[in-house]
Amino acid sequence: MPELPDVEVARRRLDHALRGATITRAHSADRRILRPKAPSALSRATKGRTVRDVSRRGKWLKVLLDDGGRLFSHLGMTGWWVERDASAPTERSERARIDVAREDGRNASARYLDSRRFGRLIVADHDIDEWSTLGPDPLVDGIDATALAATLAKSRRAIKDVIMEQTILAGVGNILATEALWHARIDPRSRSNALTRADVGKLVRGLGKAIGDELDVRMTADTDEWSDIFAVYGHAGRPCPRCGSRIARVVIGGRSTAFCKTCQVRRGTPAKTPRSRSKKRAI
DNA sequence: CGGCATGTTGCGCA
DNA sequence: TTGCGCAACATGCC
Repeated sequence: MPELPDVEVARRRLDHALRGATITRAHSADRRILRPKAPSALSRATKGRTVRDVSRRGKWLKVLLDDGGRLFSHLGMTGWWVERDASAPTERSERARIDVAREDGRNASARYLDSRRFGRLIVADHDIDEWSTLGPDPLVDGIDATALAATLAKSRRAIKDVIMEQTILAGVGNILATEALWHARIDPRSRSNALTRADVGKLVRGLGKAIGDELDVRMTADTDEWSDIFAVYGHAGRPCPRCGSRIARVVIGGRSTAFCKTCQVRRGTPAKTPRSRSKKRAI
């Protein structure tokens, strides 16, 4: 369940399980997820080490060890960390585990679950490029609206596409982008460089609202179950919660995008509409 | 059975 | 060079 708020929840959970504890055993033999692919890579780099802290930037997690070693985790599409007792059985889709001995005497175990295996677990002794090249994280760094406006002015692409670019804003995925643009009343097809300074201000507030709302729900829920609290994401064909118009669906950058044609304003020229093929009108 | 899914990368074309 | 479109990855759910 990987977008910024979900990854932040995973970070807090991993931090709770691992920080200050000594790793007694670590294992993953999944050659699709683990880097380097050698099954011994995770264990060799982490066994006997103490966890300094767990941090996050965008959708990446970083476990920092006492010897400077690091473990980076990206959840892909279906990745997730859970905390268990070290004696708990292996569970469905479990791809990795990190067992620790804690000072409180508890033997905890962090388990990485990932059915589709699009996630990554990268062992390194330095920060990897995927981490270092990330743009500002809305929670860790905050969003500087003026700086963002300057960046957005450089591209003619659809605004939704641009804010999902991890080097521009770290952690914004399809759900957050869709929801934030609805909050900001901006049509996701708008050209990035056509937004006004006021639009960017609204977008920044929209992102904050979308992230905050989602984080609140994830933190107060006593389950990892998926809950649909969205205004428009996944709601194509249903009424807009704000104005009642029917929510439309388009594809931007290959990703399904829901929005309200009535209360979300379009900026810039309709990006060239090459072919208006009479594709099936879904819904 | 077909369609779709919270992410990322890489290729080909205009 | 920029901007897209699309396939691929692998699995589950409706």
